Amino acid sequence: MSEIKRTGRDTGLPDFDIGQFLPYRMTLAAQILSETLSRAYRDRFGLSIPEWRVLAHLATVDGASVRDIESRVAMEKSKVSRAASRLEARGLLSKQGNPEDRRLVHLTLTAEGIALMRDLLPLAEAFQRRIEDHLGAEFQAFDAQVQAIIDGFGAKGP
Amino acid sequence: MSEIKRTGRDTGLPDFDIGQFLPYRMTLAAQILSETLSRAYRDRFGLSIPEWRVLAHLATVDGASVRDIESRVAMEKSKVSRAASRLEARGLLSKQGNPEDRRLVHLTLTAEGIALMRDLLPLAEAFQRRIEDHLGAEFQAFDAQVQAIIDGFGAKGP
DNA sequence: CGATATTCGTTGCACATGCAACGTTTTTCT
DNA sequence: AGAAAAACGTTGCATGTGCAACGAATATCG
Repeated sequence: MSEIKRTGRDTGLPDFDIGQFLPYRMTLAAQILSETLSRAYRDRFGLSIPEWRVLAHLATVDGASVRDIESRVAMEKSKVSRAASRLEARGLLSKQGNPEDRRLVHLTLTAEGIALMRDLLPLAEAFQRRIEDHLGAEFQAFDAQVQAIIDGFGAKGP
Repeated sequence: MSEIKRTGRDTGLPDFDIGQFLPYRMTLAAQILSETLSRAYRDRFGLSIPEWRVLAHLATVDGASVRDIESRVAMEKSKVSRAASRLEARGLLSKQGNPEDRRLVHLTLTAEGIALMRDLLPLAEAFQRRIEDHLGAEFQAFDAQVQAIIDGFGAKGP
């Protein structure tokens, strides 16, 4: 379907089609999924993706430090910090000092934050099911391959 | 392996693990691949990802407009425009007005740009093979699933 | 116990990004 | 043909981002 029109002059370069290049394809697929979701988050809840990720993690493990979230959801600590500040300003979470280790900031969902997530999470779960349905029986295998990429290239290779 | 510690208070929210959420996992996998490559591009050639994409497309179809590239490599036209300007400043491509339609800008690799791509493309191809080897026999199926996501969610669904 | 190193979270800064607006050129419509 | 609409590429502006530096707090070591 996506044939390559080789219209230009001949450069003598090896054949290369970025549309068949896996890193590009993965980025594109991820971007398509994220943008679909992102639009919903923004339109209905006024949330950015970093904000959503922070809330999502707190929904699972309520009570976490910035560092916890940084390692869990693959975001730089400065990104987490700023997202948390915006969420605090909106009253969705609260920051408290941790008395046992006063370097840590303890993040907790407020009642309002919990209420928002009660509306938001079903949406996310529905989207996950929609993808699973779309991919059909091979979904499990696909997911395993995604994991293989994460495991295989996350740590530095030789 | 990645069990979820449910340490915090109970919020009554549905169970949700962002680590199992496919949009997040796809983004993470794509990010890992891109960052590995991106580091190589930057360290050895001083290229950003947008710049690399523009060059990659021109390596395939030498001679293209900004709009062509925008639709081919999934980048906004402003992003393409700025990347092209930087590449022109470095002498890797040249911009010429198109005499047939003077709204268009005709982008072409310079000799220097071609030489750079002659060094760069084998690196990209090697990386692609490395991923294919890593994923093994199921790679074809995996790639088809990636395509299914691109096709299925790219156009707006109901 | 005291000095040094490390961890945590925030912030300043330079830079990349998306979006809208713009001037120019071409296409479409009456 | 002439007017209105659309397409193309660039740029201004507000905002998001990564990185390094920082102050505060804790851990480690002699």
